[in-house]
Amino acid sequence: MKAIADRVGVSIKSVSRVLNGEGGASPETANRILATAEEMGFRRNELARGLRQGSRTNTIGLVLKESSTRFFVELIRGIEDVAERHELLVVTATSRSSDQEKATLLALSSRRVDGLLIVPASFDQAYLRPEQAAGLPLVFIDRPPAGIAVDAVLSDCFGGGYAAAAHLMENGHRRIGVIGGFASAYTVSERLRGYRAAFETHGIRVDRNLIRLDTEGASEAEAAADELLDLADPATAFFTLGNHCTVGAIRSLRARGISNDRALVGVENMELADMLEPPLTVVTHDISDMGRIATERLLARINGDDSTPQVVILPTRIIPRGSGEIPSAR
Amino acid sequence: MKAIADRVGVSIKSVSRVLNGEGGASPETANRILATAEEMGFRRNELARGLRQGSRTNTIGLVLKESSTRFFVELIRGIEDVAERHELLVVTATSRSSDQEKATLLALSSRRVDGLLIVPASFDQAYLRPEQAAGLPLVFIDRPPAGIAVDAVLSDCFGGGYAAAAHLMENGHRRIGVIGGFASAYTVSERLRGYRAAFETHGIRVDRNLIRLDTEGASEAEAAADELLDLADPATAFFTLGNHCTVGAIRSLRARGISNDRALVGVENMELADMLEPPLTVVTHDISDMGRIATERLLARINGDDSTPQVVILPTRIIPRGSGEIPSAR
DNA sequence: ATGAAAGCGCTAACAG
DNA sequence: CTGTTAGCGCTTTCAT
Repeated sequence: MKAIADRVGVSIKSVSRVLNGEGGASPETANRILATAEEMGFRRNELARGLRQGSRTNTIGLVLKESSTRFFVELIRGIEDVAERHELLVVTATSRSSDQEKATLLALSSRRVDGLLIVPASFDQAYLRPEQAAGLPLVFIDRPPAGIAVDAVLSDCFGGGYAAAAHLMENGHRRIGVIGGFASAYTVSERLRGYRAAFETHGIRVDRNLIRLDTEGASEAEAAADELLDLADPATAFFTLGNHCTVGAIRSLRARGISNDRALVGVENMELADMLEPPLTVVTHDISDMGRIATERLLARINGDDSTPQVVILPTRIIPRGSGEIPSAR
Repeated sequence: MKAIADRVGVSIKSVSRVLNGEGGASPETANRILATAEEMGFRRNELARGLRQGSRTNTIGLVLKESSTRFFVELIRGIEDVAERHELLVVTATSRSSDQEKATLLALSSRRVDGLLIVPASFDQAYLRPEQAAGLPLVFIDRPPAGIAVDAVLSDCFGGGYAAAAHLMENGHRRIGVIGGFASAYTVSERLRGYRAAFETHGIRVDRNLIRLDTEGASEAEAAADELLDLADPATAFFTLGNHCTVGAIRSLRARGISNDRALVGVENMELADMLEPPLTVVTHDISDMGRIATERLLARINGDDSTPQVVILPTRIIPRGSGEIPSAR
């Protein structure tokens, strides 16, 4: 701005005024300033501006673990829907591990984003207390916070697990194998809880031999599926609690040529899921909505809402496409 | 820092020194400062720091259009690989339109990222000249810059198009339908050029009735595939230039029950592509590598490299999985 | 309608 | 080993 002021021959304050559209400048001066700014390719230094304005940056951060691609894209879509209307920049930073998640969050906090949306991968976010104490608004997405009380927007994984199991039971299944990832993850444990609840409701005992958790990667999941199919009293259906589990189960069924003889319900939509043979039945929810709602919550906080933190739980639904409607052979 | 200095009873400069590990402080003072900082949950204000240090933020920006999910995730992986080693924060901002792309880029520029990685969707980036003139390093990914001379890391779409067509010809195909998106997109036009070159090499005339571009969305692509199958002299194979085109082609073939009678080669990997029936053959390249190389280029620029802008072109390769190896019936 | 001065939180440069 | 001063580029406040 200094440079522009010098060139035009006015004070730096006049430049600031014009460039911010504050008014109170003669049209003539204003035009000269605007023209010169344009010509010089001026970009206001938002660092300085933010600093002066109490470290407000008109930027919100999104932190999540690089993983489910579909989730990623749909979530961002929802967030941008809202942020765009409020002229906020959304910056996304990914993490790969819990340690990195922490580092990434602190990096964004240091850069003074106005608020943070977090899809946590770590199991304790107590380290965020200072940010919270400093008044940085935080909203968790998809998984609840631990070690700290903040807003969260989740999906009804319990209900999803219940619905998936009940759906399979309706098609005659009693031996429903479960393949999941990290057992202590919220989404996994809740879905499993829902699965168990469905069995209870139907007066069927859960056979814990049918539950295989902590699989990492598709090949481990495939091995788990193989085991479940090789039991003396084998699984007639699968409920897979993560994309890599779904892929593993499909591979296992494929290899045996029994894709059309065993039922399969996955979670979350995947690209091409409806192009499989049989098309994949999933239990899912509207991820973009989750992003929108979380962002609106965050904006409310940024604008001073200091009510008690709340948890919003969004409904899940089954999308029957074929694989989940295969009846039990027995 | 002021608050810490007051609490500990030292000067603000000592705090700065300790917190930055500059050395030159008694262990005793240092410890007290560190302890107090910890206790107060201090986070250095990177806005102020950046401002003082000539607007250096240790942050690089990535701007791309929300679209291909797989691309998204793999690219970020490569970028983070490099950025992490250099302790840079990578912030990703997505855009939906050319206008928004511009706004997003300028928003990041104003926030003084140290460099920008760009997967451009717009067709002219001349508006970035001021950033370039101001010394902001820019590296384009996947598509070449227009209206500005900067580094770019691309994939060999021409070679990919050539390879796809040649591969199909090896399996006896002469009637190879092409379904593509926006015809003026670099990736589309280059792949098409490669396709034409393959025909020329093989001494076959290209039938322009077999080329359907500018499809938007899977249903338009499906309609295009239908048309190609309904020609008097119909297509015996498809080469699809984008994910939505691939999906459209698959749907069309499915609906007619001829998935195993017509060959199909897509571009870029998709989740579950190997689980389809038949598994999808694609021509692709290492997207993470593209991210890594681009980021290294950007870092070199950030560190002062001012050589002539260069374009790096990465090789593509065919991944034969089945759908592309179906022979021509004729 | 315009400008001067102060200061946001930090670090560079220089003293002691 | 520690402190003082100045200033990054902008906005706020108060004058004019």
